Amino acid sequence: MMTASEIRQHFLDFFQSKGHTIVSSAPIVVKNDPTLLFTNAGMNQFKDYFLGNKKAPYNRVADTQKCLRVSGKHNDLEEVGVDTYHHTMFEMLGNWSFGDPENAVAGYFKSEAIAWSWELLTEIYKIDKERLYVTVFEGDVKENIPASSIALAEWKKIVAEDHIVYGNKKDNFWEMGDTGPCGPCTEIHVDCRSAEERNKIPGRELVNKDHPQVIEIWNNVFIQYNRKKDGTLEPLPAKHVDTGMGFERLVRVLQNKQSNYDTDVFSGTIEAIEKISGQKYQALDDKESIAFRVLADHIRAISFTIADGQLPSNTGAGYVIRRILRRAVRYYYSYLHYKQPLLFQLVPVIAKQFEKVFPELNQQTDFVGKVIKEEEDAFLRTLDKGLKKIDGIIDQAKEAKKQIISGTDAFELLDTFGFPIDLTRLIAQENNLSVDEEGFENEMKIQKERSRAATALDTEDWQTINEGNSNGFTGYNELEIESKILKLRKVKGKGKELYQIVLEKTPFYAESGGQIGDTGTLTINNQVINIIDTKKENDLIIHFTENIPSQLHGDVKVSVNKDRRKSISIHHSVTHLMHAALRNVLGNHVSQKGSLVNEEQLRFDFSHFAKVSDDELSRVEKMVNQKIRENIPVVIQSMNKEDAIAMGAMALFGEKYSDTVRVVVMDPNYSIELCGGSHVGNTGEIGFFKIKHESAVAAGVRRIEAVSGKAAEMLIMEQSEELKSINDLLKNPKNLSKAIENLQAENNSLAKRIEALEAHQLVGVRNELLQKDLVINQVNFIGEIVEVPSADALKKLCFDIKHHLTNHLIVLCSNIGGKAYVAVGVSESAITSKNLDASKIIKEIVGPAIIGGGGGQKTLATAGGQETGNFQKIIANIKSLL
RNA sequence: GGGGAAUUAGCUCAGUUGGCUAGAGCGCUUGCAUGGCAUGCAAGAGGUCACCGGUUCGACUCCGGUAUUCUCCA
Repeated sequence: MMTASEIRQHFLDFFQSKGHTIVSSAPIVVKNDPTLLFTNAGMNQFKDYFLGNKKAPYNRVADTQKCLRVSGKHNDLEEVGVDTYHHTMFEMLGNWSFGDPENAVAGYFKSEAIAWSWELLTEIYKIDKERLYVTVFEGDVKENIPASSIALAEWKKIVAEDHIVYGNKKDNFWEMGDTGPCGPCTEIHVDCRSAEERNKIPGRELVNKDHPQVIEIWNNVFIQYNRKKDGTLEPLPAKHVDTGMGFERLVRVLQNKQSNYDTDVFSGTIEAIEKISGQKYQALDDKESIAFRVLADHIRAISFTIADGQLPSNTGAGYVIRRILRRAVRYYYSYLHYKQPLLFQLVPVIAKQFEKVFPELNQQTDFVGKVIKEEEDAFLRTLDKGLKKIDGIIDQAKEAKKQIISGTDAFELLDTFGFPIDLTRLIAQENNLSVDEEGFENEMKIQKERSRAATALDTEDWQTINEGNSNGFTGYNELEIESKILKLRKVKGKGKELYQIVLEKTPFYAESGGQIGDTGTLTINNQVINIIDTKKENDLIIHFTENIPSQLHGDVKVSVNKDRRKSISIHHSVTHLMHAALRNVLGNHVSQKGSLVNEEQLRFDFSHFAKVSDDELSRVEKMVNQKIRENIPVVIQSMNKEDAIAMGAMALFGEKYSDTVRVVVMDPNYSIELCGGSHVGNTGEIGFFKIKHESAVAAGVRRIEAVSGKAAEMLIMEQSEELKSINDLLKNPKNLSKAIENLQAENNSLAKRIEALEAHQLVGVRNELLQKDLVINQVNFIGEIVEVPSADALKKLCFDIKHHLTNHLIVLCSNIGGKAYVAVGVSESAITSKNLDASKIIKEIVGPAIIGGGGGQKTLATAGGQETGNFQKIIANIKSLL
C-alpha cells in the first residue's frame, strides 16, 4: 500500500516528467485580494495569469496547495467531522498550463490534460478502469455555449462509452466568480463500492449524486471564456488548463478505506487524541466519534494558518480561525469530557508529519502551540462565564414555569457572551427545557442581514481607456512621472462612491508589507484629481479617487505626496533597524508577526514570550539611535531568493516570495531583510527614534509603537513643553515626581480634615436641634431651618438626629446656594403608629411648595427645588400631621 | 466594516422600576487566642462606581460621546 507521502510524491514526479515546474504551496492566508480570506483552491496563486494581469514565468506548473474552506455550497463548517470526507483544511494537487497567445506551443490544452490524468490514475496509481467515470459538459442552449466536443472525443479514445456521463452547467462549467475567467470542465469520479453493490446499480447512475462511495476525485477545467458583468461571455486570447485533485480523497481511494480519517493522513493525530483523552476512536456516527474527527481535522487548519502568520482575532481571517478552534474545543469539552486545553498538545504531531512538505509549521511549533493554548484557555473562561449566565436564565424560566428558553435569550448568550448554541441546547435538555429554535434563527438572520447591508459593495465593469499592459511601479526612484490611464471603474459602498484607476506605470506605492498606500495627485489637461489611497488587488496597483477627470485619454502627470512618502519611508527604514535591535537585545526567536507603517508612526508585532522590560526597551532605543547616527547607506538590490537567504536575509512566514527578491541591507552585519517597501538613502535621514508604547496582542506576541523623523520631533516637543509647564506650576522643584507625591499626600490629608471638621460642625448643629425637640402626641418633632454646606450634609445631619431619637418626625430645610433642600426623617415606630411616610410627605407636601421634587425611603427622603421662601409653611404643614 | 455587552475595594463579583450614609467573599493591616503551623476571634484601612458631557431637585443607576476589554455577524 502506498503511503500518503508516496502518493503525493508520485503526483509531483509524474508532472515533472511531463515538463512541469514544481512550485511550493502559497500561504494559506491570502493577502491583497479583497474577495478572498484564505486560499480555497490550487489556482488562487495563479489568478493573475488567468486574469491577464501578469505573464506567467513558466507555462507548465504543478504543486500541492494548502487550502481552507469553511463555507460554500458543499462545505459548511458545521458539517465537517459529521461525515467522513469533508475538511476545513485540505491539500489540493494540481497541474496547470498557462496559455500564451504569442507562443502557441508553450502550453497544452484539452487532449494532453485528459490523456495525462488517465495515465496517472490508471498506470501510476493503478486504479481499476472499471471503477472510473468521467463527465463531459453537455452545452447550454440558454447561454449559447456549445457542448465539449473536443473533450468528448479525447475521452472516447481511452474510456468505454458507458463510463462517460454528460453534465449540465452546474456540474461541468466552472466560474471563478460572478465575473472573470471561466470555462467547461471534465471531472473524474471513482466508484468505491463493493462488487455486489456495483452489480445492483451501475456506477454511472450515482455520479454527482452525493453518494459517499461514488466520489469526484479530479476536476480538469479548461479556461477559455471571460464573463462580463452583463453576463455575456467573450473568448479569451489565451486558453489555460486548471486542475485540482483532493489529496485526502485520493489517499482514501488508493488505500482502500471507507473514510478519509482511516488513512495515514489522519491516523497519527487520532492516535494522539486517544492517548490524551484516554478514549478510543470507534469510527461511528456517534458524538464521540464525530469529536475525534472534528479535532483531527481542525487542528490542521488552525496550526497551518497560525504558522502562516494569521493569529486568531475577533475580525476577518483571524475570526475564522478562532471559530474553528472554538468548535474543536466545544467538541472535546462536551463529548470527550476533557475540560482543559487539548489542541495545543497535537501541534508537535502535525508538525512532524508535515515536516518535509510544509516545513513552516515544524519551524515554529513552540510559538504555534502557545498561541493555541492561550486561545483554548480564553475560550474555556468564556464558557465558564456563559454557564453562570445560562444558570440564571434557567432559574428564571423555572420560576415562570416555562418549558422553553426563548430565542432572544439563546441568541443573547451566543451574541454577547459567546456561548455556543449547541451547548445551550445540551444544558436546556439536562434541565428538561427546550430552546425556541425559530426565534433564535430569526435573530441570527436579522444580524446577518444587518452585517451584509453594511458591507455591500457594488463594483462595476472595468472600462478600458487605453490598451496596454500595466508594467508596474516606478516609485522607488521617481515620485512624479508621465503615464496613461489604462482602465477605470466605479465602486459603490457605504454610501460612498469611489473610482478605481489603473495606470500604465505608476510611482504610487500600493499598501502592502505593512506600508500604507501613497496619496498624491493626477493631472490631465490642467485638471488636478486627488488620489486618496493606493491598494493592490493581487498584483494590480489600483488608485482610488473621488472623481474622474473630464478628459481620460492622453498623457497624465501623476505625482506622489513627497513629504508624506518621506515620513513613511523613515518609519519603514527604522522598523528594520528596530527589528534587528530587538533580535540583538531579546534573542533570535524574535520574528515579525505583523507591521503597520504610516506617516505618523510605526507599529511592529513580533514573537516574544514575556513583557519587554523598560530596560530592554531603552537598550533597543539606544541601539537604533546609534545606527541612525552612524549614517549607514541603505543598499537595495535584487537577487536570487536562495542567494538572499544564504546571505542571512530574514524572510517572513506566510509571505509569498518570487524567485527574484528585493533585499534591503543596512550594514551587512546588522540588518538584511527581504522587503518591497520604500526606504531612505542613509539611516541618518531618520533623525531620531523613540518608542511610545509596548503591549501584548496575543499569547507570545508583543507590540511596539514608535516614532521617528518629524513625528518623533513633534512627540518630544509636546512632552517637553508639558513637562516645562508642570515644572513652572510647581515653581521648578528639585525633584518633580517627589513634589507631586507630596502634593497628592497633602491633598489627601486636607480632604480628610475637611471631612472631619464638617462632621464635627454637624455634631454642634445636631445638639442644638435636639434642644428644640417638641413632643406632640408621643412623637418627637423637630422642624428647623438650618445652615449646612451641602445637600449631602443635610442628609447626614438628619441621619445623625435619627440615631438620637427613637420615636420621631424630623423636617430639616436649608438654603444652599440659592436652592431649596429639604430632608424628612421618620422612625419605624411613627410609620406604623401615625401612618407616616417620608417619601409621601416629600412628594405631596414638600415638592410643590419648593417648586421641585424628590423621593426616598419611608424612613428618610430628600427633595430639592427653586423656591426657598416657604420653609416655615412646610414645617407647619408637616407638624400638623401629628 | 456592522451589531450586542462589560468596566464598582488589591482580586472575584452583588447592587431589581433614579433617592439604602455604595456592599459581600478572598486578600491586606493591627490586636487577641494557640508551643509553632494550619487556623480561629475581633477591630480597621482600602472607592473619582473607567473617563467626558447631558437630563434631573438628586445619577453607580437614564441618555450621548470617548477609551479599554469581551462577544457575534460580514
